[in-house]
Amino acid sequence: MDPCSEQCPILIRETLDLIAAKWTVPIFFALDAAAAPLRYADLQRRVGAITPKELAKHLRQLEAAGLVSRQVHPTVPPRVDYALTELGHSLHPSLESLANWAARFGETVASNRKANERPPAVRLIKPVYRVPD
Amino acid sequence: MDPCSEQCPILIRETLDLIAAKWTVPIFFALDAAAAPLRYADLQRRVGAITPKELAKHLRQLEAAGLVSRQVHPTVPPRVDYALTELGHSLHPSLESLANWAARFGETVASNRKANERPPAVRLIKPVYRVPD
DNA sequence: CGGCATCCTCGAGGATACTG
DNA sequence: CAGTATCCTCGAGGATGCCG
Repeated sequence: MDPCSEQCPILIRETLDLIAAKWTVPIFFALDAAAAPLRYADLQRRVGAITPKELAKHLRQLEAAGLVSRQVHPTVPPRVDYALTELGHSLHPSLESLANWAARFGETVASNRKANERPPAVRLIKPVYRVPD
Repeated sequence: MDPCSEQCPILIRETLDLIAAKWTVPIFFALDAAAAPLRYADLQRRVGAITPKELAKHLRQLEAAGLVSRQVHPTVPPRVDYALTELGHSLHPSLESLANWAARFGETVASNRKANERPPAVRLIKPVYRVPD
């Protein structure tokens, strides 16, 4: 019943540390949307404003976790292909669920937070928040 | 189709920043499992090794986002009740999905990462990883 | 009881430059 | 092309102590 019993919290933490890293979700959806494996530079272009260092770092972590595969072609010039593994793909439903929640309520959350910015020392009034739909 | 088009990534980021904060998930499931609102100290006891400062900080953020309600009873001694709002409850399916993924594959990920610790300077061999089931 | 104020550490992540 | 190497900033989060 309770999904958070025993040592389970540690596993959730580990999972969140993976997917909440700044560039994990963009990388994931870039690889997921692609039909074939993506080359490093290709991936960088699709992910956006990521630096080479951060892209490499994130890919190493995802690779170590087994979510992403890395295939090196010993050619000149070098070529490295990245793709989601089966384990990586298995994250799709969960991430999609989160993405859908964000699409539905993200704006609401953002405006709530904006409305409750910087409690000016003392909180005399209850914070306002609204629930859409 | 693509859950990550346009400005959507920003909303996902915002959502992840909320739920990936160190104590958000424990707090969420503590409140979710409780039938009635929980008092501050009660919550602290159920969440575990959290310090008062961090508990308060997380609760302020969740409250500002509209996921958690905070009701102050002007009594002596003071009493403050916390509960999930409707918006907070709407996160349940997504978090449950993540928790289930963690329960299924968390061990695998953990052992994968352990097996690929500290690449000793140069990577000559492909990292090992296994997929269960 | 339910916090807030302070001090501190530590690592994620950005900027920039260089390389096999 | 596909990365490493270095330097730096900044804020999350822990420890401790005090307060209305």
